[in-house]
Amino acid sequence: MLSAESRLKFELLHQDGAARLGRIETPHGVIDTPVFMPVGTRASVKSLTTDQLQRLGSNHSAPSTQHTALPRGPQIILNNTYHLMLRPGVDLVEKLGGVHKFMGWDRAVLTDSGGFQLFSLASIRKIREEGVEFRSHIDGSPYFLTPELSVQIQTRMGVDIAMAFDECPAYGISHAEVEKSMLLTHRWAKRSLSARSTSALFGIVQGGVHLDLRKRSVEEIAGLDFDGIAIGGVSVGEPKEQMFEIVDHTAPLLPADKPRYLMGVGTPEDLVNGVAAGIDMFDCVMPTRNARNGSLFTSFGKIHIKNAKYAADERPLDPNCDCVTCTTVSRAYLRHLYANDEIAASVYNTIHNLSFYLDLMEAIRQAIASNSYHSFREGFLSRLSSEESI
RNA sequence: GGAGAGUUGGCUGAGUGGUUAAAAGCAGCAGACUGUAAAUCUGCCGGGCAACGCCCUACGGAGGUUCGAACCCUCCACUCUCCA
Repeated sequence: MLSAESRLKFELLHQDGAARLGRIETPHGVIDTPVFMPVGTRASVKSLTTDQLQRLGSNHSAPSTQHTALPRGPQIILNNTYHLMLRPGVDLVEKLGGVHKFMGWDRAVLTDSGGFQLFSLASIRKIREEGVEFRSHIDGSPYFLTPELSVQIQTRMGVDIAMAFDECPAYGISHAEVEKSMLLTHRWAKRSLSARSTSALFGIVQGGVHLDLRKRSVEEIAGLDFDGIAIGGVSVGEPKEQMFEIVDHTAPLLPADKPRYLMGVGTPEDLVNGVAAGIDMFDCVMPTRNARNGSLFTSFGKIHIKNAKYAADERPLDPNCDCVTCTTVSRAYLRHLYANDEIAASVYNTIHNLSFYLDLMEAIRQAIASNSYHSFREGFLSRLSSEESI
């Protein structure tokens, strides 16, 4: 176990082009990178029990550096400060021994600072220099969140990695407005850092779609003593090409000796491209939310399980996947569960989508390790565009 | 046997002279979802076509009144309730 003193240790093991193979050590275990972190906003990865979460994935998704009794499942998940602050509240989580104990999860946890909620809950918050006043989306009661408070809350909940409190600007606002927002994020970054104690803390680069601002933001954030650097403010509505442009431009500017985290991204394709740009960490609600909405990722593209054509389809969802879902039930059964609003539909679908993501990340790691990432990526992207319907 | 109520698109169910191919919900079909206010949201949903418009068919059946009827009248069929 890592001492509280060092908080987090990152090792860059290998590089294939810009793609990086790495290893992060946290007080709750090792994380092999590139990594995808399932989102568990309210200390719950929606529709899964913690036990189911730990058993996710296929046999071949076992992280290469981990050969213990628990070969499956993610090595880290993400929780959210804002949501846990409202319910059940920091005091309670702390009193009950922290988020890990609270949810029965002994691997790493990263929390978002609540910064994203400045964007997603824009209508019920007011931003000031000092911090942000939220109206709870649950009961309308007021809450005030500052950079210091956010980091303190994350620390008190006992997370392995806390995020700096930032402002995630909406897509479509002016260069001047993005710059103003970015400068606020920079000032908040320093204040967040001043509140760091036992949890590792990542800084967040902003700057919207403006490459000059992105560069300035990297210079500022990378100049501070963060334990890792994130690219934020992406996938907020901008065209996909623009997102790749930002990532391709920004990632190489980041320090090589710290983990690089692309926040909120993305589709399987986005992950593959992000890794090629040198990203080490990702998180996204996509696999879990899409699962609940019947949209499933497979090795040959996306499947809408509610489609009539699967009504009598006896095949496994993805014959190339050996997750619990794909090895035990048919597409016809999955469609039936979904069509009838059975809770098991969400469970099976989430198990598969997350397993697919974990498998993909393991395949990515292996490709980097064997110096074949370029061809791996080419093959992956061409398979997606092959329009092979099944 | 008597009295009353009713019959609307796959289902439930609005509508009682024109703006009605007919509200709404459900079902059905398809799509979206990127640091989760999401088990959510959106579109289509009688048929046909040289289809941003036109033509057929349609509100139990058949007639009728009217410029015009799902809506008014007559008869018929069926369903339900109450009284014998």
